[in-house]
Amino acid sequence: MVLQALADPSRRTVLEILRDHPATAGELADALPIARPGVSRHLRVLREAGLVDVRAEAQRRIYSLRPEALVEVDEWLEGYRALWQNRLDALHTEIARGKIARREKAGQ
Amino acid sequence: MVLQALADPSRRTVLEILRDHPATAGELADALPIARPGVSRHLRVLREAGLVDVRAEAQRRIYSLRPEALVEVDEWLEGYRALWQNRLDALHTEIARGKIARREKAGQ
DNA sequence: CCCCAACATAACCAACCTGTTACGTAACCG
DNA sequence: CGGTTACGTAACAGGTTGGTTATGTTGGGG
Repeated sequence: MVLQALADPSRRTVLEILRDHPATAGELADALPIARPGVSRHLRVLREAGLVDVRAEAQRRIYSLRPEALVEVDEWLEGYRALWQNRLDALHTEIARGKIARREKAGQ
Repeated sequence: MVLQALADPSRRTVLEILRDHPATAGELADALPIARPGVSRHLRVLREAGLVDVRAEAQRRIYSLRPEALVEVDEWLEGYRALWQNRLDALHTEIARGKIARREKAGQ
């Protein structure tokens, strides 16, 4: 569900704003190139994914980031992290060892 | 684009299989509850996102994971990792404090 | 050779976004 | 109070998605 929520750029923008400070729905809407009701629904998706919190303050709704929800993504990534790190290590080794030789060969 | 590709469960299953070993399109299709052409298109999405590689071997297409593409996700997460770690630290502190209190209580 | 196996692409369809405008509602403000 | 502000939800339009069946295409094996 979280990865699904993160797939949309508008929603990622919202998270980026909330990373710096909580904001009202109106402030978030002003920061996005879409109309208010669209933002409202994005906020609902984020809320249902556990990525944001809402708190009512008079007629304002103050949204704030709930970064713990991202742990799920981090844990998913964990199962792959070793792999790309190995690959990058291998690449670096490869570069260090053969870059010049291969370049000369390829350049013929 | 990568996050978009990761949003679909079938595609995540494909990645999970490829994490262990490369596989042909047919093997991947057998592992999924959907028909072959659907898998073909998922594979295309994954390829376009840079998440998998294909290599032709006779009439087989051998797909393999390209974990470097996940670095992008990791880097995106990086901007949030500190936040949830702080939150978790606070939680742990809280727990540790509560534990002590409870221990003292129990010890009375 | 011919045919089958392994795959991709095409064409199609239902379902689901993502945006819109229109409307409803709760709380403050004059 | 009555209006306005700050939202949310409803209803709707379109494009995209995720699945399907049908139709190539390419390479190998009998």
